[in-house]
This record gives sequence, structure tokens and C-alpha cells, in this order.
Amino acid sequence: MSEIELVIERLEMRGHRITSSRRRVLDAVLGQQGHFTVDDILRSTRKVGRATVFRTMKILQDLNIVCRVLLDDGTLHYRLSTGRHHHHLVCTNCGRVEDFSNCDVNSLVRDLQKATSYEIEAHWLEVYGRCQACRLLKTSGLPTTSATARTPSTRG
Amino acid sequence: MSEIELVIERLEMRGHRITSSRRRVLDAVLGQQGHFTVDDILRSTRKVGRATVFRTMKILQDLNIVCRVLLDDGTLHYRLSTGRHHHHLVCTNCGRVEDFSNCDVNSLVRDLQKATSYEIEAHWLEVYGRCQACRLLKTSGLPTTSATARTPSTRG
DNA sequence: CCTTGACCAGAGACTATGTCTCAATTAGGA
DNA sequence: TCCTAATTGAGACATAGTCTCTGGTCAAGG
Repeated sequence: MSEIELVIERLEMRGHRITSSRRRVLDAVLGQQGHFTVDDILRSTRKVGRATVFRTMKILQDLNIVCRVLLDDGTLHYRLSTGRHHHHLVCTNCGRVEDFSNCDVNSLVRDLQKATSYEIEAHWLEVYGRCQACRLLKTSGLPTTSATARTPSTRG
Repeated sequence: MSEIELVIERLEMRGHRITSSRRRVLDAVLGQQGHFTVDDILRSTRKVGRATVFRTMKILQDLNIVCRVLLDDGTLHYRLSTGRHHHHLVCTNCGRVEDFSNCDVNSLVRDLQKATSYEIEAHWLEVYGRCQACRLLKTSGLPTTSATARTPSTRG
């Protein structure tokens, strides 16, 4: 069974109808490499309304088929998700995103829970750096995407 | 020396001019409790243009006087910063935000650096939960702000 | 076959959050 | 005081997303 059919099955299981618009959005989303915006999807799915794309993206988020990435310029993009809890390692030079899930935040969370009396429900961790390829071309070499190379404007 | 004068000094040191608009924005920002939006600042600083407020906020971010908080509904708000590296613990019920800096992400970052050959420059961690007060009123008690109680739409 | 009602689509208005442009103003050094 | 570069404010523009409304589709039931 192909990837798109698996996704369609999950949509059906949730009671969503499989329309041609949704199918086109799915096609476009599953064909993406790296991170993308709704606008990217819109451009590659002619004849599907903006609102429909946003609505479908929301469903895909709920199903954990896509997730959002906070880029270092503070903008939120979409990305195909591994489905399970994970975090992102974003190259600040070329925009490449890697997932990692060996996330050892749990002990931190436990400590925090004890110290603050909060009941902790979730966390969100993004890590920024330069990937090996970008480090090798040390001089301000050609970035492979249009990603900016600033440090995160979102850091606290 | 008052807080605002300290900030003004830092602005001057960076070569920024001290105008009455900036002073009004500073007043408003320093008077904020918890997290706020540019709109909150706009409302409390009559006669300062929107663009000016955004420009000033950007300067304040650069100076680490304010930072941004990713709320659990996926929106980014501003917040007075402690100035040093820290993270946020956000109550998903009442919207209260606590800082914490005993951040043990460093070992994770080291492991990640080894495993991925990335040169890691920064990270961004937000934690969501229910604060003690909100846990006590277990029934869907009155939230103290309009914050929604959803789980983060931004989680990966 | 017809009706009904739920779900869905697409257009477009609207909101929120910023950025850009440009003419007018002003801070602050000479 | 004068000069100039920095800054301002208005408003257009950009981006990301939501809401509303009208109309379409489809399945179930009469």
C-alpha cells in the first residue's frame, strides 16, 4: 500500500471524506522535500482553494502527518512528520532540517515539575546550527536554499 | 538609576537615538505584566505609529530586553526578558509564563553535535503545563486570561 | 426517485502580525 | 545654531491564517 493510501485510510478512519481536493493536497504534501509553506502547496495544487488547503493542513497536523518547524528567522513552516514525538535540528545556513527523537528532556521536565508544581503536559524544542556540508564551505558559500543565516530571532 | 534609564543607556551605547516615541514604547513595555503583543503596546502608547513600535520591539529583542514566547496556540508573544539565556514554562490554562534557566539541554546538545556533525549554535525550548493554581480548580474553573487550553498546535 | 442533512469546496472578506516606502521631522554632534 | 543622518508615521503591501456564505456532493431514509 502506497504512502498516500495509508494517509487516506487514516483520514477515513477519522470520518473525513476523501475528496479530489484533499487528494491533490495530499499528493503535494507527500511530494515535499524538507520544510514547506502552505503557499508551496497552493502553487503545486492548482484549482484548490486557499481555505481548503489550510483546512486540510490542519487535519494533517491533527493526524500527526505533518508538523510545524520554527525556523531561525521566527517563521513557522510545515514538514512531513515522523508521526511520533521528535524535535528538529535546523541548519541556519541551508535550511535543512533533521529530526531527532533521542530527546533527553524528560529528566529536565521531571525536575521542573518538582520545582514549580506545574503539571507538565508538553514541550517544544528546536535546535539550530550549521550542518556538516555548510561547515565545510566555511567562506560564505552558496546556501542550498534561500534560508537566512541569522541567529534565531525567537530565542529567549 | 531606574530601569528605563538603564535601557536607554544601552540603546545609546548601540548608537540608537533616544526619541520621544521610543521612550513611550519603552515605558509601555517595561510596564507590562506577563506576555503581551505589539497591539497591547500600541493601545497603551497613543500617537506612536505601528511601524515604529515594531521597529522598537526589534531593537529591544536585539538587546535582549524582550524575548518572544511561543504560546500553546502557536502564536508568538513578547515578554520582558531576564536578559540571559532562559526558557519558558507556559500555563496552558491561564497563560502565565515562568522563566527557568537551569536548562540542562547542554548535554543533549553535545550528544547531538557528536551524532550529527552539526555545529550547534542555539536552541529554543518551551514547556507547557498547568500551573498549581489552575490545577487546584480542577473543574474547568475560570481561567485568569483568555488563553486557550489546547495542547500546542506547534508540537512536532 | 426525492428529500434531507452532514460534510465539504471555493471565493473572498477579514484578522493578525509584520515589513517597506517615502516625505517630513528631529536628535545630537560640529 | 546648523546640518545631516537617523527616525517617524501613514499607509500600502506581505504573509499566514480564519470565517462566512453559497453551493455542491453524497449517503441514508422515506
